[in-house]
Amino acid sequence: MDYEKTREGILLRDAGDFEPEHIFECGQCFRWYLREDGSYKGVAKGKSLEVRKSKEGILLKGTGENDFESIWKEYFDLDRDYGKIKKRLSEDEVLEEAVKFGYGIRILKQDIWETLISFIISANNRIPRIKRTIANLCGCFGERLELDGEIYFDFPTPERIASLSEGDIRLCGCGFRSKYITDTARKVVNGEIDLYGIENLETEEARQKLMQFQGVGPKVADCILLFSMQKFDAFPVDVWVKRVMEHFYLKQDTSLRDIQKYASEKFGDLAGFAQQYLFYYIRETTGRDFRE
DNA sequence: TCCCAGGACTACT
DNA sequence: AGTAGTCCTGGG
Repeated sequence: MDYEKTREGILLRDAGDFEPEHIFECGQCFRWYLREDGSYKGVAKGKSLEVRKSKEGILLKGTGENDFESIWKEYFDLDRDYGKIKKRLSEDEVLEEAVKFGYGIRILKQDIWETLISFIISANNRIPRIKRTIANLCGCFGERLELDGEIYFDFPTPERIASLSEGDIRLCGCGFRSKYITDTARKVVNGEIDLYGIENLETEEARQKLMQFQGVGPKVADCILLFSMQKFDAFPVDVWVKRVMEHFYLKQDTSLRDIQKYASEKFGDLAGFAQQYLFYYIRETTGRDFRE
């Protein structure tokens, strides 16, 4: 993707496949917030950033060329041609509609540890509370950072979480997931599971490895594979995706496992992209939870 | 008051 | 192998 350095940050000029609202509201991330003026602000990889639309394109405000090259380019998956992906998916008429609706979606490459904990928290939970809980964890236990006089907090490290009690975690609103979080941190810190090595495994093997963490089942594992490891053949099936798949394709009540199997056969190496377009489509058109 | 939510775990057949 | 019951929390 073409970009240019400006006084304010980095400007993405040809940004047809980059729509901040689609990217940040399609269910893959929890630390980006819509502001009054329509821009988004978030923290990732220990840096804060503002993403703003303008006449000329997408402005990544608050970053220079170095951070752009080393962090944001990969984070926003900017080297991938989403036009090509959308074209292939649009051969299916349901997806043609979903892609038209969520035309600016991109799948982020987020930090693996942060994604692991975030989606453990997502189990049987609502998005506003997931966001609040994660914000609590960061505010209480994340490193305090400062940029241009603004204070923000990084996601807490595995070491920090491992040093806490289940009760400390619970105070942030993690509920019954608290023990999963402390246990997960412990397994990462003591080397029982090589978290960052999982990325190098083939998808199915990586999925099995992730499910060795307590609180990580098939759906959460697929979210981690897709949103932090670029395993695009992963297809997370939550209640929304179940609804949309049954409605448009299967025409009957189907188990989560069978839905995933159906999707990976139908969409193959693009399953993860298909999931995002479908999820965003069904949620925004039939039942988005606006309570923040 | 009761109900349920972007699932996973446990305890059963 | 497949499936109910249960789980923190808080907004409707």
